[in-house]
Amino acid sequence: MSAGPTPKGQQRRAALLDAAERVLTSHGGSELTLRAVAEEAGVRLGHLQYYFPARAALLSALLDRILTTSLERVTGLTDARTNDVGLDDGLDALLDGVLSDHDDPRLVRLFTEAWALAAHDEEAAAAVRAFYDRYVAHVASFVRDHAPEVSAADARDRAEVFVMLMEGSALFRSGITGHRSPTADARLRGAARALLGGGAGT
Amino acid sequence: MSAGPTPKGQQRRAALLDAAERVLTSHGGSELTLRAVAEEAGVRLGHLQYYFPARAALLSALLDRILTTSLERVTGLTDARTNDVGLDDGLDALLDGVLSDHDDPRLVRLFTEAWALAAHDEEAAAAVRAFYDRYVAHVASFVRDHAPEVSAADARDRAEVFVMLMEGSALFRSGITGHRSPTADARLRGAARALLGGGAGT
DNA sequence: TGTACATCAGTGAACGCGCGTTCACTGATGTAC
DNA sequence: TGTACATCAGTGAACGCGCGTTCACTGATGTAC
Repeated sequence: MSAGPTPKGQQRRAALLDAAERVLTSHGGSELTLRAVAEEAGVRLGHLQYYFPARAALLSALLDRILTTSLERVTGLTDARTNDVGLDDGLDALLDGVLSDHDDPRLVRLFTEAWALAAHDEEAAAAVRAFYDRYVAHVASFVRDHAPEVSAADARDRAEVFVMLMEGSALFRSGITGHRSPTADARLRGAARALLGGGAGT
Repeated sequence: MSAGPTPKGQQRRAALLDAAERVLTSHGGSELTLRAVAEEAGVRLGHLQYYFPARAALLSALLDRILTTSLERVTGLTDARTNDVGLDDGLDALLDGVLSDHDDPRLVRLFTEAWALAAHDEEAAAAVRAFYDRYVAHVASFVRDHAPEVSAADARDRAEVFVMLMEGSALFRSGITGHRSPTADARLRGAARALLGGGAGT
């Protein structure tokens, strides 16, 4: 493995991925060149290649880190408050967390790039699908923790539509397709509550 | 203007955009090269440049055509049935139309590329925002045509959240973030009906 | 504690390639008189 | 109807550039004895 086991190596590697992330969010995937990343990180091109022997390795590591970080965030939002707060409070906390994450256009930009990449790179596509699979599963668990009477299949469907709604809203919040609006936020939250919080009604 | 007024010129131009669209959907934005488009269209590189003097002109024309076509589709779905069917039937037709469009992964791919492009190209960003502005406005008109008691502002909020839900669902239907599921479809339709069809309840 | 050596970290120059763009050119089509 | 000419449509070769990759190299750090 090129990363090596040393702490310094791990740290450098993370710093290079930080630089790549900054280049990606500020200039887009087509301008994510090894030279740009090296310059952003303050190292020479040859050194970047010491950690990531090929551009594909850098891209793959970057995507993995983005998805892992986001999944940990979701896990924290759905699991941490289980059983010690009511459904309404838990749902509000989940919505607050997801929506405030999506207020950062850089994060949303990372996801639009990931979607575009996944559309024509099978390895990236598998990673992205695995991420959403787990994302939906976590939200479904959250639903069943608070409403055990909902079937597993139904909880998953509700969770999936909830995630659809969140990803669509991210596009608007980030300014790509629209802009933030407090009154639309209220509608969004109402729809999310109806999906996750309501009884078994279709 | 490089397109010229002749019918043949218009036809050629459209054929070149068709080729560019095929390259974009099958290989992604980073591989949308002038040489690839020329080969796909069966013309020489120099000839492609006769119609689109720069790559940016091709990209811009392609994005315009994609958004214009999609908006016409939305217009057809929201306007055509106004006043001659009830709300439920009209809503069903709208949902059927949007969801069946999103069953074509190529169309969704065009949009993920457009979102990614908009994130770091101001001209593209303006075109994309204008598209969603009109998309939301059309859906809001649809709501008010069938439920005049809903205020303009509220109709717009409802429409915006509806569009969020549709764009999020497109990601799942296209296979990028998930897959189609009839039971999740039922939930999705239920949520859409609650948004557009229900009374004034928050 | 000191020396030898392997591995890790980082440099610098060069490569072949595909890219967008430029430009001079030829043939086809329309238009004026 | 015929001729001259401008414009439209399409070709082909060449350009400079930035790209990812390769590779030989040097210095720093750890490890064995």
